[in-house]
Amino acid sequence: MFPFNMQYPLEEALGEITTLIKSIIPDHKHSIKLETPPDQKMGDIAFPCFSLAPIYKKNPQNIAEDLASKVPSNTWVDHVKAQGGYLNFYLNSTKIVQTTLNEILTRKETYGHLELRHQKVIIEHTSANPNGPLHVGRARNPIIGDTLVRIFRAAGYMVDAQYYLDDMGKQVAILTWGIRHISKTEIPKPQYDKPDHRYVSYYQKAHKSMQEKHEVQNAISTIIKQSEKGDPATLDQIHSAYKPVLDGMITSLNRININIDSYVPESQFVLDKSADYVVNQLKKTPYSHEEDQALYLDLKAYGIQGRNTKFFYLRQDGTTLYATRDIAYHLWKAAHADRLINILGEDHKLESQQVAIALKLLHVTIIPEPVFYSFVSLPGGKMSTRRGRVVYLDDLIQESIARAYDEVKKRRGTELNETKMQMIAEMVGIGAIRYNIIKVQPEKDIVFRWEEALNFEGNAIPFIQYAHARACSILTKARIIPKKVDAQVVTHASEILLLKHLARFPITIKEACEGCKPHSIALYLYETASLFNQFYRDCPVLSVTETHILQARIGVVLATRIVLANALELLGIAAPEEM
RNA sequence: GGGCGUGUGGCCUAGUCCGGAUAUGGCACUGGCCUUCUAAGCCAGGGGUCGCGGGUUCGAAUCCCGCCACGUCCGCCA
Repeated sequence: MFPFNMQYPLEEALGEITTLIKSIIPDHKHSIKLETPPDQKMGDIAFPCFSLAPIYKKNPQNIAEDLASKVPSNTWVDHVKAQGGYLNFYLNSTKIVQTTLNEILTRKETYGHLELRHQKVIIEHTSANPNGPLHVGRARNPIIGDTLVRIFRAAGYMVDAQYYLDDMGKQVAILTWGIRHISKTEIPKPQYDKPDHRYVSYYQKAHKSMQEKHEVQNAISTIIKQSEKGDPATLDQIHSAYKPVLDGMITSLNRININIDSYVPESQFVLDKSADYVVNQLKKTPYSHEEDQALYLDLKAYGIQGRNTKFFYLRQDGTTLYATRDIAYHLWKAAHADRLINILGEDHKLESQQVAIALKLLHVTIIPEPVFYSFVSLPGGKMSTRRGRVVYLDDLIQESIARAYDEVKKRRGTELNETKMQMIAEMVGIGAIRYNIIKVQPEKDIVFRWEEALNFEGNAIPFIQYAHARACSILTKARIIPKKVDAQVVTHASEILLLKHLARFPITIKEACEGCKPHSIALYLYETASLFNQFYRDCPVLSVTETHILQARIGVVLATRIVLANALELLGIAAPEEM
């Protein structure tokens, strides 16, 4: 699709500057580190000279001045300036504007995407127990996961989004018992007419009975034991119990534009004996020990500290544990991909570490790279499904769309018809949910507050979608879309600032992918929308009479619209043409 | 008790990996801008011991050590 040595303009410019610096300080051993100056007036790219000072026994400013006089002529740099110990490069604006506009207008929806890598990555996310509806705490997982799926695809990887389905644990066993033993008449009418909401009451009631009655507890234990032995009839019962619940959860995920490619049931690794294989292999390692016929790995040597250096992988009764099966799952994943990413709650940190060590002991080289996110709590404390202290994802979806609808009606009620207002409300409401979650880095813990989750002001999704709609409005009215744009007439400071920012999009994708930092896309989007609004204020488009300036400005608007749409796509958020 | 993570104006947040120029932006607050491409917009203003204390460095929000607060984990649970 792209030429092999494809490079975006800004990368090319950075490459040239690195070469230039190397040519004027040939004995510089370290890699050339370039920075972005804090102010546009100080140039586009900066090279700090402080580390050279002890080598040349001169002060940094003198070195910068000296280097400035030696920079040879080249294609990207307009001029250089020595300032405060930095050698600052000012790029040729026309060139960066021209090449960036050309790239965007040619590549359109693939602008920003990186070269194909022919590498497969499995991103495991969500993997929630299918025993009831998703709540907003868990919703952080699919949103981070799906955004990373989109970012990795844009970065050139082949991605398989996987959901690891726990079909043999306590939770689904309780659900299964409940559905088979509790009468429909005992179940209250659910808040939403969805199977996950309908069936969660069976789980809740069964959980209560289990705590009250020994025979219920025994019955549930039997289900667990049978499933761990791979008993087909039991697994079948469990499957028919959780399947509708899972379908309900998937409906909610689809509603917020999340799609999972494969569902991998945990039982698979018991049935195909790979969990047994894991046990047999671990048994042979020098770290394996026995305690009352149960087996564990002693992880002291691997830096695991505290009371728990024993990592049990086989029970006294010879059955495997969740973690053992998880190791088998990762063995399987490692055989099917070049890289593995796992989106996990911070409570899985220890288990993740234990699995990674076990995989190394089994000589697996493709070790999962975990992305941990912190918990979402409510102002009064933790969320708890059983105590009813939860906000469901479905609650959030409903509220968000309703609130968005009120806003559209308030602003455009007299101009737009009902269908259109509902479509816009859907796009804004869903976008708000995804944006407000993804814009903060995963490791910060979140206290859920409605006013923040439904934030529609300032750094929020309507601001960005509105910028996109504004661009669309101009483009619709302009009617003619120029094929070629003359960058010579793109001279206003706001235009140049905007274009230089659009040039950064590919680098932003690259960095977001390399660091698994989905929130940086949200930040980039906000800055793009903000710069577009400044352009909108300073540079009228449709009223321009000179044809080539008119065409150039339409080109700038179109390019911005494309980048906004592409970045929104990375976040799984709709780009409305009108709002 | 131990491990891991987080701590940035009243509230939320970027920057922390890889140390650099007056610490990013939003909410709220004060004032201004709609006969001109959608004001879900723009402009200006006030507001900061970057949790605390040491250290390394020409230079620390960023690195090192100690402490404090919050989250999370430390089951033959998942």
